[in-house]
Amino acid sequence: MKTDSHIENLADSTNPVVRKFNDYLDAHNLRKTAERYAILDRILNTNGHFSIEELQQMLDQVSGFRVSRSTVYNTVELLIDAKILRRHVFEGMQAQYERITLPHTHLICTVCNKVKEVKDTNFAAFMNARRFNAFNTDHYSLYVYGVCSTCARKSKRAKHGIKEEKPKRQQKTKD
Amino acid sequence: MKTDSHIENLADSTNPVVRKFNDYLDAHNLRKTAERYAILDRILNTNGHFSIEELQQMLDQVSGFRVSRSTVYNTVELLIDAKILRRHVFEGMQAQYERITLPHTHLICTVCNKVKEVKDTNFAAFMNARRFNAFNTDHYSLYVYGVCSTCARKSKRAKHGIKEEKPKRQQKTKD
DNA sequence: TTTACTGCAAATATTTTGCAATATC
DNA sequence: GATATTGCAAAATATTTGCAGTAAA
Repeated sequence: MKTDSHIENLADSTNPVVRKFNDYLDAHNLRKTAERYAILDRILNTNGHFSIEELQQMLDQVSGFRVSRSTVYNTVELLIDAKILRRHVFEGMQAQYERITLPHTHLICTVCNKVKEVKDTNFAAFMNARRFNAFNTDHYSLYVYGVCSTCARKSKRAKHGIKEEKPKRQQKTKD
Repeated sequence: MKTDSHIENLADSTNPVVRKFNDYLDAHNLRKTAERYAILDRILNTNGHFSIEELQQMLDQVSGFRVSRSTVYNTVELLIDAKILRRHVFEGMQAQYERITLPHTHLICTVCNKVKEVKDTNFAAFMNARRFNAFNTDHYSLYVYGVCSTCARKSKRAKHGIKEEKPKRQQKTKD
């Protein structure tokens, strides 16, 4: 194991999410590697959504911990299985990951591709009460597509002469 | 144009969806090709979800109309833009397409990967009334993940000795 | 006749896998 | 010491693109 006191401390953390991951690893006879905790640590310190690409970059540049792509994929898979992470695939974008927190609705701007989370108590209450016939619900995702206010404003301006292009698929950002 | 009376008739159809596509093509100065109508025709005669792969196979085997992969992708893109088709990416599966009809909820079984659509009047009413601050909603998707009754039954049996494997990613079905 | 479309093959992008070296338990 | 994990490179999968020939308008 690469020696990194910060990471080593993490594995002993009282942070409930870290405990959850510990338990998950124990229960599945998986090993507590520095890479896995470095990845969890980064995720715990990140708000909102990120792609695999971005996660690896953040690890490298923010955490200063270089992890191979395969390991990022591998660990993300574990975190999903451990119900710590969730994977979302929004229209026109590559897969996005986010930490599982309180249920929330995703607003996805189809112009700029920005994703915003909104708390939605009414919807959560609605879903809590909702039962589907012969189906045992585990979790759910509500994706709402539309145009955010920023893009609406820009498009209004565009009508007066300034053009704006809709981004195509996300570009690869390789080192 | 390949001569195919069925397809040619389609372009003149009174079917509102075909009209919609006609209008879309006209409005964007796009051409009315046999391939495009063959694809639309197949979609109109298919219920539920399908992947690009499956669409191409159905075209080949059911419609008897061979279309290149690029053209399938291209046309599907147009149909999405024309608001005739919708693309869904459910957890653990390749992209699925379906014709836009009435809003419905998707129940996705995380064991067998089967997707079921359910009408949900209450939810539709809820969403119709729902406004998000500074966001202009175009459409939305609700994905509910869980275990379907068939898989629940199988898993109960498994506890008594019969094992069942969760399918990994969808296998490519190349000719 | 002009220009959009198709099919092919090659290029990209994304994710998975085999394997040797290494670290965890 | 036994074996799970890592990183790398290669393979598999999924999607896009360039281009020459073809067809729609």
